[in-house]
Amino acid sequence: MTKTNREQRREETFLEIKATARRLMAEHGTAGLTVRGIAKEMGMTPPALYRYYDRLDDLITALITENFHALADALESACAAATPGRTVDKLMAAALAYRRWALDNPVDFELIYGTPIPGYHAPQEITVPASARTLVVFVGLFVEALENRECMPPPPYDRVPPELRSHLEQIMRDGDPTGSAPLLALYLALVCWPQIHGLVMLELLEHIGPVVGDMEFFARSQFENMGRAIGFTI
Amino acid sequence: MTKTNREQRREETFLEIKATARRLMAEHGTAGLTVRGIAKEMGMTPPALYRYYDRLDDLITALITENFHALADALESACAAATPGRTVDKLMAAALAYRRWALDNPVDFELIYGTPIPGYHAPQEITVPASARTLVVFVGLFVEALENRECMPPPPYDRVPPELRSHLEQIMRDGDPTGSAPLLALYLALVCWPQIHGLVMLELLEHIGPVVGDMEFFARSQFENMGRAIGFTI
DNA sequence: TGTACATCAGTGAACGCGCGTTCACTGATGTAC
DNA sequence: TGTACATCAGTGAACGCGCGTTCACTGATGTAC
Repeated sequence: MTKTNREQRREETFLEIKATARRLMAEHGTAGLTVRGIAKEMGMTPPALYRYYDRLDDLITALITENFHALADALESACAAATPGRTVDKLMAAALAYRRWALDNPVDFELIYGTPIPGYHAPQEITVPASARTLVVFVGLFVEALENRECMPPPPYDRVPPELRSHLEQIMRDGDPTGSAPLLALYLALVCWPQIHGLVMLELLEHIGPVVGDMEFFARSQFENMGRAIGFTI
Repeated sequence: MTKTNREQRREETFLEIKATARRLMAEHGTAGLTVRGIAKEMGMTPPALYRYYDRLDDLITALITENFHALADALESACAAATPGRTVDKLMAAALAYRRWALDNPVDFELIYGTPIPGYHAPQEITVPASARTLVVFVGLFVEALENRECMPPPPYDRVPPELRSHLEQIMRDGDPTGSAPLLALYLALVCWPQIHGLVMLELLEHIGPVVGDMEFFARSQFENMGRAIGFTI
């Protein structure tokens, strides 16, 4: 079942549209994401794009899901590159990769974690699973660390607060039918993620960098403190 | 020096413009902030607004600075309402007030801490001092807590990392010529703020709430854990 | 107190702009016999 | 292999829209004598 030229060119055009959209957004912010702008940049007329996406919103949705996946891929690659068996190194690598990806792809990060584009409404059934992958990476790390006894959480991180228990169990059941992963791993991921995210978000929008000075160092040390707090030996 | 009717009505119109802008933004997001929209809502013609603001950007700047002040005021009020002498209660109150203000005024919060409005560029000399007030509240709390020995930070929070020292000293000198506040207070504020901010930002944009379930409880317990980590007794 | 003048809030028309999207079409690519 | 037909990527013109901002103006409010 070999592809016709037409099919092949169609795929390439899909890629080119998305790449152009990204480039325009990188240059002009999310406001750069316009049908006419992309068409112009590609040397096409605007209506031509409607052969590929029925509405501008569909293109935005495609970009958002791709961004979520790209971020999660970056985290996974960073983990994979860390010393095997040293889960704490993987956690640090993942946290630093989260920051790195955001700083290297600021508009892509804003597109998924910033204020939504005016008028755009994400189709949750498409967007949410992609979004979840980030958290899943962290949960995976904690599952591994807890199993291997690399992470020995001191109170209050040694158990899931009863107030959250049933809801987290529900989430675990929905995401992973075997339910084998320890609930505590999910809880610890939920403890760490906002800390990483907050630092990155404040740095990205330039609210904290000017005060701190050396953000690279500060982020690294904060991530290490976070790791220690939940029971890693660093 | 009594005000003429004209002066009085002018002041009222300024207030009405900002209130209308806020209402439109609350309804339609930051995209609701348009000269024409505000004018229509106020029963005026668009050019009339140029008697009050030379450019739309000036109105945005006014709203942003007011929002920063409103948030800082909310934090200060919350602190003032806490038990005197219990600085840890003030810190918890401030953290919860940060969350509360964001949830109660989502668009106002997005305006100051979210992705900037496309095409708008903030005049830093106006925006930054207002922005700084939030951090200043937290610094003040830590100054008080350290002085009173209410906060006894364990390592690694017991001293400012040497890598940040000189820059933080500079910041302190610029902000407060007497330089009386301990540097550690600023450092601890910089440790706490991103943690609070990250949780609030993820909740506000609905990335974490659905997973956690009871965000109210989770936020409170995370803030307490944060307080304990840096040496408060809760 | 009354009048002439100055100030200035607000109007109405218009500017040029870029936006998403539609529609009937052309002409190249691919398919069936 | 050659021809008739079907598919479909892309065009060009147009739609209605809302935007920020300008300009010359009107008419009410305030001031000076």
